[in-house]
Amino acid sequence: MALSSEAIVDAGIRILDEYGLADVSMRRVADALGVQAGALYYHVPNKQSLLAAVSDEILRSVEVPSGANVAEWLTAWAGGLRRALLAHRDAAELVASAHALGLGAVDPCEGGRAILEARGVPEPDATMAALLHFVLGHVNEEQTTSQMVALGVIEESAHRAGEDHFAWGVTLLVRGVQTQAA
Amino acid sequence: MALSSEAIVDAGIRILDEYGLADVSMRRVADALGVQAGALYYHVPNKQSLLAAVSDEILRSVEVPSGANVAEWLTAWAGGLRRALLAHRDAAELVASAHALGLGAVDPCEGGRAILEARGVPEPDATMAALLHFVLGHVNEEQTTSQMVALGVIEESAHRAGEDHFAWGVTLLVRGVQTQAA
DNA sequence: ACCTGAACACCGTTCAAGT
DNA sequence: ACCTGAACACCGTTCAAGT
Repeated sequence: MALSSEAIVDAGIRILDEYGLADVSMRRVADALGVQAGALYYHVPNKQSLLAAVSDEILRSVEVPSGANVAEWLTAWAGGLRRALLAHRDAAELVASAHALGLGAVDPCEGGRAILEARGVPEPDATMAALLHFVLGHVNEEQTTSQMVALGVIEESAHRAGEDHFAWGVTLLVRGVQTQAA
Repeated sequence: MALSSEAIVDAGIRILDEYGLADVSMRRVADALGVQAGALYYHVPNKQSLLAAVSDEILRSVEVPSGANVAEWLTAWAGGLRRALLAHRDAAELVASAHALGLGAVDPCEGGRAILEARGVPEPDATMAALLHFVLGHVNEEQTTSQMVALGVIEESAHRAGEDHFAWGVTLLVRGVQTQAA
């Protein structure tokens, strides 16, 4: 079977899930495909773009909510994004850095911006960006602390607060969207 | 002059400011101090704790607002944190990862939690965490795009939207804090 | 106590050479 | 067209040996 960028991205996701982001190296991916590291550069320009492709793959798995009102839609979107990120080890860190660097073809805020604009909500761009930053930052912390718990470095009590804190942050932002300016 | 953990952290900050987080390696820090890389391990346990110490140093430079009401205090705090981060290259990424990993002795949310609790605002912990995640995520994006602008990869227009988007995100969260639950 | 020198096990990336 | 082999310039960390 010949090498392809799809196969390379798939191997990257497998290594990400099993060993974490730090172990997704060009050499490890090449090993998993039974090939020399240099061979990857025939199908992928560099490591950054490989990671961006993995990030895109994860973002494609986010379910688009079929929302009634804006508040419910945003809440469902944030929850769906969180679930998609929690499905892959270190996904929040990976997606956050790929997004900050402007790499990645998939824009997770696209649908949300359109809905906010259609309902006449002000600043759809900045609003979705704020929600995205909160979700990525929160899930990143969730994923690193859950790894600490797995390693026995931290107690599990700190871990359980994660879901409640997430819901509260989403509530604050959604309330802000619903509230008129003073 | 003998080596010390303070001198090592200072050298780390200088390299961070001049060359960015990717160039803060144990070997580069050692070079800047005219010493072998292995010598650092006599004063610092590993690279992670060195980066955490640099993160702490940056967080210590955040000015504590002398706020009137809660909304003004939170807005001033977010702005002050942003300014402190913008003062050092890649600071948001550095502080975010140090914070997510639970390293670092300085807790940037400490003062805010106390104030929220004193005013009877619910969920001070989750509220400050939400604000912190937004600020770190936003400034991280600001700093990476400003580097893209410096490299000529991106146009400057995208950069100028940063400050407005930041103010809007803070507004949403502060409105959420002020609004009663439904 | 504090630092050097050298090693170990890795990196990302490039590129002539093979098929 | 696609991949190997080998190299280049790096990493973090350890540790005997020196002073």
